[in-house]
Amino acid sequence: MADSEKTPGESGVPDAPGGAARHLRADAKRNIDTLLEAAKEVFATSGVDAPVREVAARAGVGVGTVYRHFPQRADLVAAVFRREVDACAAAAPALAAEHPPCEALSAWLRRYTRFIATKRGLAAALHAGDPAFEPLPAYFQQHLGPALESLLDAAAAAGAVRSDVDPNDLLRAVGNLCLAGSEAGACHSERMVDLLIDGLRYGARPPAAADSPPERNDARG
Amino acid sequence: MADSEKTPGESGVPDAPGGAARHLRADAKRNIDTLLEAAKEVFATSGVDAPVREVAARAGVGVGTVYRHFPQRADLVAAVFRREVDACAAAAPALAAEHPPCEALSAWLRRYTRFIATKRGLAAALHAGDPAFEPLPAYFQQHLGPALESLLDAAAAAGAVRSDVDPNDLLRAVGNLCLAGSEAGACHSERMVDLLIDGLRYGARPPAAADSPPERNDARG
DNA sequence: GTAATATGTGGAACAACGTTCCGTTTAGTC
DNA sequence: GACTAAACGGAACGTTGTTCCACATATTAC
Repeated sequence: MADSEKTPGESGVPDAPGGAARHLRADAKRNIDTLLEAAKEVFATSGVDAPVREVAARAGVGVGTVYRHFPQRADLVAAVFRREVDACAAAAPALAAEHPPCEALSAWLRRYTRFIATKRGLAAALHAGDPAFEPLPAYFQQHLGPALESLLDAAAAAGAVRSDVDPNDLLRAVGNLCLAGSEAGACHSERMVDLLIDGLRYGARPPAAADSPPERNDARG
Repeated sequence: MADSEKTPGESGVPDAPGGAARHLRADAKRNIDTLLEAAKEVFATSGVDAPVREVAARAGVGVGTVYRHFPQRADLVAAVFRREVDACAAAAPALAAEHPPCEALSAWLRRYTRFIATKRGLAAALHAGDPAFEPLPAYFQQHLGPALESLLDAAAAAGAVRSDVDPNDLLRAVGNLCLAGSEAGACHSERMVDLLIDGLRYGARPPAAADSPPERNDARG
């Protein structure tokens, strides 16, 4: 097997084989950025099946430019997805710095909800078997899992939420809540997620006291 | 809501509004049949995304003929699906008449497995949100559920299999087995389904003895 | 600054697809 | 056999993903 295979880098940028990435011209870098931003908006509006031309038009570039940076349609979709995952993961430390642990956690979960909600058609695309989408679920879990874990740990340490929740389980649960009932509208998803967040609060144990049973009377928020 | 909505009939035939179906010309009836058969083969070979032209060519008709009977591509797919569900359901009584209960059951499950295995891409299509596909899951369950139930009941009455299995659960389980690991090849699916069938046999209770505890040493399938 | 050149760009052009259209053929009826 | 409504075939349309290449531009060397 020749390893000349395409190995898309971490973020949205197409490829950076090895360490020394081939120098991208400044305008190219700018265009890639514009394209990803445009694609994100278009996909959110018209679903991930939106035509490439529409993305190109919104970005103000020709289709040739799109295909220069993203050899296949699916590469563009995957790049947008990765970039949004990165942005969502990056929001975690920022929120943690600005808010108390429990607020940071719930704010992040709401942000994550919004992210999932703009992914109309992506679930179907993922299951369609396109090889370009195959590594996405792992990317998802590897980046979002730790981000959520840090928030969960902090909130649990502060005694604001229970401490027996696996971050990846929670990610998946929220994801399913938002995608499964996509017909019922976004507000339904949000309400369900709020419910889930309240569930986290239930059975929280106070910060210092280590082994006294938690104050689980009938906490309901 | 105007009920002039298209209400595709039971089997593969496009529509028969009300009771008196408009008389189809003999050649039309023949072509519909040929088309469904051709589409079944093409979809099995190239997946449900196969082009309409390919189906038309295989049936030896023009595309115009396809679209006369199936106004949309999805209608053709749905019709093929329903027809195969019907055929699969119809196989149950036939198998029950020719084989002892347990053999009939396992033979039918294998036939069902084959049916699922030829549905490459259909799972994705179902989740893609096309309105023409929306009623399919219900059709599936309503027709296949009772068919399997009768076989299960007969086999359980004969003491060949356990009696605590819900037919719809079993349908879904086999379906997931075959669709989820579609990359691993068909033989893997068949082996897993065989395992499932053996699981049914385990813990069967002899026909007459009504209330002696079943021979459930350490029931685990 | 200017020239040289690799790099990037735009959009016409291609192929494949779903779908529509309409001139022609054919089954049903008298 | 003649008539008519139904059905047929396939060319043609609009939309898509993708390729191609003449042209433009950033970068480098001088």
